[in-house]
Amino acid sequence: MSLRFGILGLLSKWEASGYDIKKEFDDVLSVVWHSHLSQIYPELNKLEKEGMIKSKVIPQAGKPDKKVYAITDNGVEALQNWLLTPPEPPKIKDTFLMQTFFMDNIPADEVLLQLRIYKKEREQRLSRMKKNVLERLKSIQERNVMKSRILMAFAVLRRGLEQEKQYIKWCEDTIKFVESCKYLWDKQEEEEIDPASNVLQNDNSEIASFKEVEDIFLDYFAGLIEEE
Amino acid sequence: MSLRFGILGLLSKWEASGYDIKKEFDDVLSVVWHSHLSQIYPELNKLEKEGMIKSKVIPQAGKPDKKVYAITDNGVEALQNWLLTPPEPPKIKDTFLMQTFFMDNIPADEVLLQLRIYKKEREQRLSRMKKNVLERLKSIQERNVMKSRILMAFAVLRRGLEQEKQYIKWCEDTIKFVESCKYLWDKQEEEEIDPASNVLQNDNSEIASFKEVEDIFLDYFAGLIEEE
DNA sequence: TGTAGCATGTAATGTGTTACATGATTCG
DNA sequence: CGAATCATGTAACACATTACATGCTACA
Repeated sequence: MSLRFGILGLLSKWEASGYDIKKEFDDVLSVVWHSHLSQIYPELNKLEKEGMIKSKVIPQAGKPDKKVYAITDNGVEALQNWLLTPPEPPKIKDTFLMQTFFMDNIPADEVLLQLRIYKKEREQRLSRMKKNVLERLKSIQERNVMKSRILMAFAVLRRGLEQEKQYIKWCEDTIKFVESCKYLWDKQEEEEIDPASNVLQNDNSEIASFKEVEDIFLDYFAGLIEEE
Repeated sequence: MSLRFGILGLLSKWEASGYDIKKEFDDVLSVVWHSHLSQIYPELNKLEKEGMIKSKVIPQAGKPDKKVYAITDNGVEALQNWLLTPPEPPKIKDTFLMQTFFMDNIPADEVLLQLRIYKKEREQRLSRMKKNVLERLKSIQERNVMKSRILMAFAVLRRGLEQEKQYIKWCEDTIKFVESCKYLWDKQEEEEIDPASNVLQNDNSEIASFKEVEDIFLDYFAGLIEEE
């Protein structure tokens, strides 16, 4: 349901073709949304049938014809209504976090490897974003213009940068955390199997481990729980 | 593709019914993933056909029968392979951030209202999460046990808490940012319409605005760009 | 000469959501 | 007495992804 409004939003800024819209989704809006051309084209046709946008075909030299869309008054109205509607709570789907949740099923060294690989990927994402933001920042400083449009775009970009930075930080902290608790991966599942026969073993090794880990644990959580 | 592994992951911890799995998704895993019963039940049947899990029906007094699933060796193997596979880059879909991106299309006061409403919703989410985490923390402290399983679960919970906190912080900063640049919403679109006829107006009001906003702008971005 | 970019689409498949269907028990 | 919880599912629909189809230009 949001894709159509993403398209309307972009067309509220400039006239564009499906191809242009796709590029914009991949570029600035990659922090926020993503879509495929095969979804954009049918949506554009639908929006045109509904009178939200109108198109004109522009022939180009040495390139295929371009179908350029412009938003209509109906389209602007629909967009504004959507902007005044609070969104339903976000439906997070973070594959890596889900994997992390279940990583007690693989050896600690593999856990550390996966965390390091993922961290690197996020770092690359961040540096690409940074480059992009700096270019945009330079361009507006040269043009010497400031508008609400630019303001909101940068607010979103800032959120994107923050998110990447904090995810990377989390990876780092979690790597350290796993490193210092590595030994927990080796000794598996004593208590559940036969609680009676290994009370002593539990009372020694398990509690010892717990005391050892407690500090690390509380340190890892520092600043997240105490204040309320 | 990840739902099946979420189910396998949960069944690697304990035996559970579709209904139990759904509750777990809504509870701890809500930070990470979400799913509907009407998607879980068919997936369970599919996984059983593929030999990843096996079921037994447990009759209950005063309650409907329960179909409890347990993971098989094949299931564990599939889960471990998935855990060793780095995920494709996350496909973010943040409706509110997309709305924010286009909010130059509504009055500044409405922008502020939407930001405040959304901030409040996130604050409620955070306090629910905090309550949940504190309960879990208390329970493991009482049980005096520490395992890799618990460790990874808490790592994920920490990420969830962090994310909420930072989103709320972003809302606050952006509210202040918009408040101090409010006047930008009133004067609209001079340059594009007729660049020739209003050069003077541009060179006065627009540049003046720019100088005024520049400090606020750089302040809003402080700490995000400079280091590289 | 083949890969990437420009440009627009359809078809098939996969994933996710809402609605429908059933039925007992418990709590306010 | 109505709503919520427990419990399992199917069917219809909406949304998303991959594969297929076409064709021209620029560049290495």
